[in-house]
Amino acid sequence: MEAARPPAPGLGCGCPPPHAASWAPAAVSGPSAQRDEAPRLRPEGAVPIAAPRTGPALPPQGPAVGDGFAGLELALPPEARALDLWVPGSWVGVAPGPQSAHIPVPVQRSPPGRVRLDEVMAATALTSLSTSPLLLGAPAAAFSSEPSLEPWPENLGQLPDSYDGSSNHSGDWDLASYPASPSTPSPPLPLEAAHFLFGEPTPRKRKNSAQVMFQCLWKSCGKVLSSASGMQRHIRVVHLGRQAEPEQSDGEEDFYYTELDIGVDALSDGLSSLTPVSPTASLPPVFPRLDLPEPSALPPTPILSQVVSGQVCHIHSDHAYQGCLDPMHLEPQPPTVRACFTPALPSKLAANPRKPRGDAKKCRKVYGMDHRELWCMACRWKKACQRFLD
DNA sequence: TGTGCCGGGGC
DNA sequence: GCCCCGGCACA
Repeated sequence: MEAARPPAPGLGCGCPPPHAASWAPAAVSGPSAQRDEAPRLRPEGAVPIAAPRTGPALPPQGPAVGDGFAGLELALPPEARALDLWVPGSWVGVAPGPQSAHIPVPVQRSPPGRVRLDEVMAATALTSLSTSPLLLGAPAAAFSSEPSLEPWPENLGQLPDSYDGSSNHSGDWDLASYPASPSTPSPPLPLEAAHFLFGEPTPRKRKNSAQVMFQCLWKSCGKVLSSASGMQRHIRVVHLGRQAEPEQSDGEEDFYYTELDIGVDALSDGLSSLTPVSPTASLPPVFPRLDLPEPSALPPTPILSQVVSGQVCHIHSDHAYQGCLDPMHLEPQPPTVRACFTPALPSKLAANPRKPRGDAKKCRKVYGMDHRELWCMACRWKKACQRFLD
């Protein structure tokens, strides 16, 4: 009778223990898992972090955020970069560091017949890069075919300065100057930091089996382009009703597009996206610029690119960052991870249906098992004693 | 491990 | 409703 009975659920909420699925190291497969989630969670409720300052352009969904600069700045704690690891764009393209590794990749993997497209992409990326002040100063080694983990310590070192929050860095926006690139919707990737956060060995660069495309997230659009710059141009012209040339942009622009991995790893990435990710495991222990009441989980969020004064910066509309923004303009979208994670903590405290055991002796104690006939009916029935009430 | 008793089932 | 018991939490 007693054999092999599954453990009782106990007082829990039915959710797996917090350390189980959502916290299991295996579940949190590190940066790779996170970065691969992003593109697959279609940001239906993409919340822009910054609203266009001048134009009528509004985000395709969700309310606009009033203070774009504040949002942007806040959206860029160093941790943000680590969180961006899951963004495919961070591995692709043009951003220094890990991203740079992608540029030669197409050439390496592409058969002669496909070189053209890849070359176009690479050229586009490089062209976009050429406009980035920071990238102009980036070491050429970053564009070497081999990854990219090494050439960027200095950039990593710049992070704290960029996020000390002491100023908005007017005119020289750190976000823009940071190894983000115009052609990738993701901020730079301090891989070392991410690896440190995740306690994992440095992952290899993005699998070159994936072809990255860019899909417009504006409503009823879904246009897919092969280059971020092209996507930005598309959004600027089609959705924002602006001139095609970014130079003519008079201020900030929001670009809502995401990256799509088209490759053999797409399927596995999609599966990995189902893996819940522990919020705290993803969040860095220190959030200098954020004093959120509760650190949001890190669901993959749509990629948001913003052009500020001609410089394109890519950020995530991550909830963690949104917490720094005006809550009135934000749509908190509790990640599904939290749905189970959050209640797990107080369940032990809140769920205590049983009243505390009284000190009074009960029939069992008073009369003993041998005189069960003397027990009250409740005690006989294994109910709360009615004779020796507490 | 013993105790109190909740929850549920059989009648 | 009465009676019983599995099973859990607590001391």
